[in-house]
Amino acid sequence: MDPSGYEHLSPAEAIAYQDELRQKIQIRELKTPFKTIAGADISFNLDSELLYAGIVVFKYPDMQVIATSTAMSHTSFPYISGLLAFREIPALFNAWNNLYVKPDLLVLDGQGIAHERRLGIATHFGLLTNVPTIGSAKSRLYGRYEEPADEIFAESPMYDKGELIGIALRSKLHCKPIYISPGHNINMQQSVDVIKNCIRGYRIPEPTRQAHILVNKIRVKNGEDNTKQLGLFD
DNA sequence: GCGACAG
DNA sequence: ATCTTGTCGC
Repeated sequence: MDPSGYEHLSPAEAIAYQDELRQKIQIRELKTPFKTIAGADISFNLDSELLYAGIVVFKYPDMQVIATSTAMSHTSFPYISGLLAFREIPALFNAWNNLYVKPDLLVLDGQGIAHERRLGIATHFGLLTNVPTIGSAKSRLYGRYEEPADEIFAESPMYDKGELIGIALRSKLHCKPIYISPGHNINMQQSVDVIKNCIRGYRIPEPTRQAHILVNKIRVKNGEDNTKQLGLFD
């Protein structure tokens, strides 16, 4: 199904679609050595249905920016815990299609398989585009875990009924952990290793951190343009 | 019924 | 998610 049709789905239909997609998830070792990695994020104004999506591609593991892409997209699908993908993926997909150089690996702001139906936004996007993805979330959605030690890169497994679905990672001392889980076409260990290599002094790994900065920049810039177009302050 | 709840 | 001043801790 094309993401442009997501906004017309009901929550029940979205859940049914997740149950369908679930059968195709591949959590496995990423064998092809990757030379590029990208981060994707969304930004929006609270009172608007316009979403700003952005992707930043880096050389890996040098982490030098080699490409960026942005897109603006409309959605009427509300934020519902567990159904984030249906709200954000249409915009992200546009940004993805605008990208000249596709990365070997993509990090998304949200969960991978650390989700009640194993279909966090990273897993969903990986299945859609067939690109290996990793979920890096700032807070927990699903799974039980013990607080990781306050030591750099301390890890704590996240479980659901005995199944390992993610890792709580202390990416920065004295800060809350981040929640890593494979999205699609990569395994748990590789996901955590890659994210560790992308931590550069901040709690948030560079791919997602830079994507966040980018989308906020274009959102604010676009807001200024709208102000002029609407003829305010005349 | 109560608490939890990615962005 | 976004807005937004101050404040606590390393």
